Amino acid sequence: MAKIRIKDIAEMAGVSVGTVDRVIHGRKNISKSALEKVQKVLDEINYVPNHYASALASNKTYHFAAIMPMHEVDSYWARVEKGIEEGLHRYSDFNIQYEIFRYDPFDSNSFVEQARLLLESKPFAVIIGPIFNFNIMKGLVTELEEMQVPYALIDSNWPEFKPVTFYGQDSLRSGEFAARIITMASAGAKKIALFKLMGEGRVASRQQLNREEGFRKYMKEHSPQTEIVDLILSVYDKEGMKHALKTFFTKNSDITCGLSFNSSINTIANFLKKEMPKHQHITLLGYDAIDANVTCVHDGSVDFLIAQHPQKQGLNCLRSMVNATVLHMKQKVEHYVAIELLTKENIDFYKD
Amino acid sequence: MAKIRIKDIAEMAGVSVGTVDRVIHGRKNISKSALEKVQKVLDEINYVPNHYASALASNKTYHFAAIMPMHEVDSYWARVEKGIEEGLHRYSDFNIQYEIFRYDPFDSNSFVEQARLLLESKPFAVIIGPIFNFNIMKGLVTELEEMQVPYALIDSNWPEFKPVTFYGQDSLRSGEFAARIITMASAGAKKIALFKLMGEGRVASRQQLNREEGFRKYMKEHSPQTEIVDLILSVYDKEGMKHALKTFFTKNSDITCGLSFNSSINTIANFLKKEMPKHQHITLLGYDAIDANVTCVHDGSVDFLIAQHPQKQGLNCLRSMVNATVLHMKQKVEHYVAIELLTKENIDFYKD
DNA sequence: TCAATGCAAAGATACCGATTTTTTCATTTT
DNA sequence: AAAATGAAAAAATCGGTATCTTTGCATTGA
Repeated sequence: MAKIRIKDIAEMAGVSVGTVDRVIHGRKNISKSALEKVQKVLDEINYVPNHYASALASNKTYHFAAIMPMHEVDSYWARVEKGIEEGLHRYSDFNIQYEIFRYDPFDSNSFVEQARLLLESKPFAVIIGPIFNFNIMKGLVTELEEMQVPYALIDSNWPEFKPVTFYGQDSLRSGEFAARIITMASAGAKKIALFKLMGEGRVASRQQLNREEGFRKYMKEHSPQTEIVDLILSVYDKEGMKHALKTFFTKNSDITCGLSFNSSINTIANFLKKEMPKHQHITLLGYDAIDANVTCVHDGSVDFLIAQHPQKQGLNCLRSMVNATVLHMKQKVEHYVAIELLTKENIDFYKD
Repeated sequence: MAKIRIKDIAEMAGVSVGTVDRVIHGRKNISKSALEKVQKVLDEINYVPNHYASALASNKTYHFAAIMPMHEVDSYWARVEKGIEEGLHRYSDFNIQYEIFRYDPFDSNSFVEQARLLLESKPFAVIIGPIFNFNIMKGLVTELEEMQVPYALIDSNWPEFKPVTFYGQDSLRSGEFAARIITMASAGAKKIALFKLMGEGRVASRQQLNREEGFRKYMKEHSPQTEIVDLILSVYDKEGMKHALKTFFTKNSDITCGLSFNSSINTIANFLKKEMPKHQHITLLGYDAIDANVTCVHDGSVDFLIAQHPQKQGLNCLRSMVNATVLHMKQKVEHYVAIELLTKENIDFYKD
């Protein structure tokens, strides 16, 4: 059974292809009789358009825009962006233009300002990164909905939003998972170190807070006797950090494991290798398969990483967007990203 | 900068579009001078064809074929096939026909016979599942290479083969990973039960053997004092199996953990729940996120599953094949599938 | 020597399946 | 009766592919 084309439908209904196109897309200037004739044929057959031919014929230029947190190289959001760019490259046959607006995730005004610029750029479709404040997010979403601009959400969604697609991660669950792995790995440990490395972002991201919440929840339920020892460090003050870590490990010489909810666990691992080589092995768990962390997993100084495929997320998000808006294909909306555990044994197979 | 079309190149080189097309595809009947003129332009610009327009214009029907092990519902290969079918659906805009040839994985003659039928069907491109015997596989591959038929490999590859794409898993590493997880989870256990459930396949698949090899290798290196207790069971003899398990757990009352290298760990979990409800918790690890296993992870009777995304593998393999042969896009050849650990905390995010 | 033939080279064009613009024709309206 | 309007057919187009046709040149035979 060969595929049915618009031309075939036109013949069956005894009208021209133009008329069929008008009916299919609900455009105006159709007589009731023509509409009925075409509709009858459409009801009988199962017409699936050739999406690629359709995109080719419409010969449009699409202006995509994204609004996303500012970032350093190789950070989470840098890699989401990289995935989006990979997707743009893959779909370069369609005429897609792309503009990105970056905001300071700790400054609502910055988001508002960038959102204004984004709207001024009259985008055809938008990808939105997370902002803590619901009302501010809501402001942008409402405007887009009014302008009938489709949007994709990465990382935060609310039931009242109607995105074309949503890619997110359940950071609470991810924290629980981290707790399970670390307790298992350090069987019977009485103390777990929780390293909080504060970098450029003066406060922890919502993701990090959720991970910690999930972690503490699991610990309370499954291992309430274990003591969680916090250590707050600033990456800016290298000497201060070194000193603080030395003091910490001397004071807590019975510590056998630790974790961090952002990508900076390699800092701890490298400190231990360099400054305290004779210290007993400390089981470390961290987040994100950035190069510095992967190196530490290979040499055994970090035991576990939890990865959430930011680049794949970016790529998939863009692909969903293209499929939905350029190719008019139906899409699944909610996509929860896998929480993956990486160790020396399987990390080589993790490709973002 | 708008995209450069064949028409633009023709104008620049002062020839017709037909000539440009001939040069690009290395067809015959081109004069040296025309070739030089076009080549000069091509060297200067970076021409990227519109792959979708190309596929549309060539208006071909593609006969894809696959040769794969016979299987029961929901088994590994059933899900690979499901992924392939999902891919076919996704690419239904291209005129792709599909035929599958299933062989008995324990009977080389069956493979040879199906391969013959496959070759007789004059396929445009082929997806090949694994067969233990290299020479038999080699026979098919050689014939395909002679006929210039592109092929994709799933699961087994050899350096001398030149597939369009390869999707595989490192089962040895996967076994090592299993060993690490189970030793960690059952800290200090002196015995580990290794359940070998033999089903329809009278012998274990190569994958299973490799997993076991990796497992034993890790145990020898990292925990040589741990005893590995094998228990061979046949799924056909339900009563016999029940009896054997009862005897086993009574005799080895100090066993606290066990694993299986195929998808049947749920059998053990369900036995323990039903027949020995008062027995202390036994940490179980198994393979493949089939429904029966996922249920056991949810209720806590199975602690870990190692998953390898068969459906995704099938889908990606088909996608690579379509991209390479129908759309003439460059593809990465080697794809090693991620080894993923599933627990109660993250299994809900695992979608094949 | 020159028309007839053959053949390679390259231009012109129809086509893929859709969209979009233009043209045609039948009704209304003024 | 001329102008305006609406519906639907016809045709051009998107970026390539493939076929058909024409062109130019070398070879052949009268």
